Amino acid sequence: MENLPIRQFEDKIVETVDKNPVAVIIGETGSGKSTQLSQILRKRGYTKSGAIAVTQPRRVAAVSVARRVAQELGVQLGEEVGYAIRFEDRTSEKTCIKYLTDGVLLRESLSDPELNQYSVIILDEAHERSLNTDILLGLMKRLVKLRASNLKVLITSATLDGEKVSRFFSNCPILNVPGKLFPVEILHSSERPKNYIDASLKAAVDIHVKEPEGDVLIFMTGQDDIEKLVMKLEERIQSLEEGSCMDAIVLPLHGSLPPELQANSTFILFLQVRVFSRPPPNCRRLIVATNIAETSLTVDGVVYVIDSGYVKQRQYNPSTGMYSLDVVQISKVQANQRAGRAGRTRAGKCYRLYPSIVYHDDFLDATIPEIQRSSLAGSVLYLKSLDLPDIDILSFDLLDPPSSESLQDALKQLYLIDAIDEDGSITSLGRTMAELPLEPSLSRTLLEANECGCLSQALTVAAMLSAETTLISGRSKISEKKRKHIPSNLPDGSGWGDHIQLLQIYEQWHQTDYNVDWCKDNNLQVRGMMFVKDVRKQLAQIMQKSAKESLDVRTRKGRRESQQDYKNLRKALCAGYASQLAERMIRHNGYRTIGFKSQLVQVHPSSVLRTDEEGMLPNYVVYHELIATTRPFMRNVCAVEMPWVMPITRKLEKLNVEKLSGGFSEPEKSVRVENSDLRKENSSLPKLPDDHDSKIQAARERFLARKGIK
DNA sequence: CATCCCACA
Repeated sequence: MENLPIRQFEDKIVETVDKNPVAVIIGETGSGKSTQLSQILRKRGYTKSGAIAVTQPRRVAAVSVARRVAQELGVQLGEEVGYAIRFEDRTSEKTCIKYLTDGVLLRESLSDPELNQYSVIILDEAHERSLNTDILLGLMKRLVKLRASNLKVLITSATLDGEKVSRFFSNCPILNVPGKLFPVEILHSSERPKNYIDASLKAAVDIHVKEPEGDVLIFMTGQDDIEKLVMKLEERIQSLEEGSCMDAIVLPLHGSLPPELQANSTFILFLQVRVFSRPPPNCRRLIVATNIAETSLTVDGVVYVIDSGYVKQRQYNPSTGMYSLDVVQISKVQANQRAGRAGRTRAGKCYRLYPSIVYHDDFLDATIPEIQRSSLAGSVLYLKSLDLPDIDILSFDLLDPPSSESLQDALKQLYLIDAIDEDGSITSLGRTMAELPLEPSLSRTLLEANECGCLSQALTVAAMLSAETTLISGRSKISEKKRKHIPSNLPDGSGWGDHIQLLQIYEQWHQTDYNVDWCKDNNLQVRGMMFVKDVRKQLAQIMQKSAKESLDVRTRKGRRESQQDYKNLRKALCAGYASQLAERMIRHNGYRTIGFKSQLVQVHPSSVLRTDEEGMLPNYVVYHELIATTRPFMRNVCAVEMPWVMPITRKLEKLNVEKLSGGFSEPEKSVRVENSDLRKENSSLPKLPDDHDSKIQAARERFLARKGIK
């Protein structure tokens, strides 16, 4: 550990920290900043007046770095050195170096806004610009003024534009610490390929045939492209002449692979190499990965990187409330991060499938931060609940402020679910909601469910939705076919929709005493279901804490839910999803969204929502998410009743965004949207005439009058 | 009838 580059800068670092409340430390991969900085400051006495907090964007990083530091200091993990991540707090009163995810630090500052237990706060990996890190940066700016005498803040990152952060913190000093990366030779293509899968294939085979040993890492945009390239690579390598080159194995690497296949890829390697009956040193790995290999996973032994220059990115459009998943060009920071993956073990090469002029002229300097690509309802509610007397929430000082459009969207959502009043002040309901680690819509659902007497069911639904992506097992081609042959035994939501189905699934699992094999039989990821169980327990505890009387949060066993239970639950969901409502077209099963700029949308084909005897879907639904793929879809849909919708539409009519944002929205003050070109307008959708809404409403009333309103 | 990049409380 003494030979890590950062150790030579020890005196300089300590001197800078002594003299300044904030400092930026730029340290490349291998500089040792994550493990050494905390130890250096501890040695120099900074833990006498409080603990040192080091935040990480990811759980695994927080755990592994803490483990490493405990080992280096020769102490038991959880004593002097510990970590805190969701569901797991391994710290004690003795802990003076604490690694935590930035989400956990945000939660801590909810109960102690001044974070008085810490003498030093280090925000690590700030260049990744996660939503939570950005909010922490804003909070730190305020905190260093408030606690000028007894708090030190360090912002550390790899390739971050240090000048920008320094300017944000009134020109604080920047220290550069060299990394331990080996040189990487960058090779650009002369032009952009027409087909980047084929170009990657050619580049990979060229390397394999011509270059000395060393693994190859290929960056693709998604699972589909990865599977295609893996197949083509295997074909080509099979056809290579025997003995003309070393053996190779091709490995896919993406998020929806079961974790046991991901984390321990050497294990698969071992199995496959045995099948090849060749000794490992003479075998090259070709790893075809998404951007998971950019930061989250490091693969040792990579010497060659092939970079397509693209990435799949999720963005939120605040005017329509719709998410889209787009393939976009990477930024310069990302391109360099990818190249750096070739220089971890020895000098490497990076093949960029684009000309250097594209890199210089077309690529953005840095990736658009998450805070400018997401819905901000949760973050705005969080900041409002902090009650910072000296801070106006809408001009809250952030490194890259979101657009005023995005802030107004957040306020509108919060108003519709009663988290803030018409002046934009947080309500007592809103305060309770902010305590829950959920999206505001689901927090609101829980509170309403508590009133409706269906809290237990709502807890289950909220927990299931929190784990949604990790629930279903990887969709391999084989299991896809199997699923069509064997009809699923899972419940169908009784026709009411996907939320009810999620409830029924969990209840069935509960009936089996949380049986692991039951999950496997039903193609549900065991880890995902265990996560749901943990989340549910945590939510129940928080609800119980904020309630005066004792709440019934138990999952009922051996008792089937009645239609009345479902009705209560649907009613609670309607209150929570007040800003995520849609109304069916009169003649067909398409919907239009209410509240946002009206969008024509459809129920996602994977939904279990059923039609009535006339083949029609419910008049009104709430949805968990709008996502534009091939078309705009509502995902996770639940039927609601018109009487529940009426108060919401009345509230929408009263809505005054100016008032909500406290006069913030004068046009000259609004922040320019830098990434507007990335947002897809749904120009393919027909334009609605101005009087469309009233026409629809009149027609609907006539229609319902004929049918007889229930 | 359609498939989603990566994280986090």
